[in-house]
Amino acid sequence: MSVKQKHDELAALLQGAGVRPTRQRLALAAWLFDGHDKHVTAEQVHDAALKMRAHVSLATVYNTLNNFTTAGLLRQVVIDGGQIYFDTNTGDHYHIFDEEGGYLTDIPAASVPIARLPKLPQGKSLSRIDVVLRVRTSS
Amino acid sequence: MSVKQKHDELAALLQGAGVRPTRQRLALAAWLFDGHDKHVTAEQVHDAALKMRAHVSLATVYNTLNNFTTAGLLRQVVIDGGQIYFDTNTGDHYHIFDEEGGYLTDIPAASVPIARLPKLPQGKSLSRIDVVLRVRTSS
DNA sequence: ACATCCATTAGAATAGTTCTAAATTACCGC
DNA sequence: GCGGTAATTTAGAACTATTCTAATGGATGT
Repeated sequence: MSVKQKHDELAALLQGAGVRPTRQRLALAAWLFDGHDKHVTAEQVHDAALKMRAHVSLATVYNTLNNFTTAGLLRQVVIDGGQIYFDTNTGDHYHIFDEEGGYLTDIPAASVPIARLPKLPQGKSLSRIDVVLRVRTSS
Repeated sequence: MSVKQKHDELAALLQGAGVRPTRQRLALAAWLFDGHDKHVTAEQVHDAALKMRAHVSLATVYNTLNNFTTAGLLRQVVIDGGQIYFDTNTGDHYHIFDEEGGYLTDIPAASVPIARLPKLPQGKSLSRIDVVLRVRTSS
């Protein structure tokens, strides 16, 4: 695919989500949505942008990640306080968290079948289920 | 139960967990382990200590909550970045999180039966499963 | 091209938590 | 009980991740 084609594709992706395709957003989107699912912090995205010589400020990285999240292009994952991970996989899935390495892996929701749910509080309905399998090196 | 009995009971609880029963730790433990399960932030514990006129600094509240957690008397729950919740229920259970109110409720692990787990990464074993049912007001 | 509105930016501000170093307190053996 | 030692507490500074502010720059529609 040509560089122009890729650019147009990303621009279409952003516009389809109701986000204006600016230079900075396109640069970050190009790296985020390169076909490989990622779990990244704002700092990591910023570093990646610097390596690409894309001149995007940290404030813009935060703005963009938050915009992408509200637009449904990313999902936030919080594991251990401290920092927020942004997940490029917005489909129905859960996570494995390596407590020693501090990194996340996706697992399909179907691999953790939940047979039944408890009654929810009066007037409330389910918005999402988060499942995290915390693992460590076997003893 | 007399005040002295309660004090001795708490001191035994802390010592049993390998934590020295200091005045500050006993004061916080008295409030934390009063028989009602709680999900509290450091700030809330500090406020409670002030209301009890217990003169415990915020730094000590953090130290104590972390000590209690490593000693197995408390469990950390992280939901939304920002702040850490400390859970006085260390048994096998999951959580319901009210996205609007920002508060947590316990649910027994058995109320969310998990039929099967995926294969874990080579050399890793399960340390814990976290399940959070996120709810909001029904539309 | 113009006007409008939205996005970007550096730097300050904020929130939650941890660190530092000095003073206090608990514990242990005598 | 008493003293020595090591652990604990504390105020305040420091730190980290994130958001805010207000000024500049850029995209979009006509």
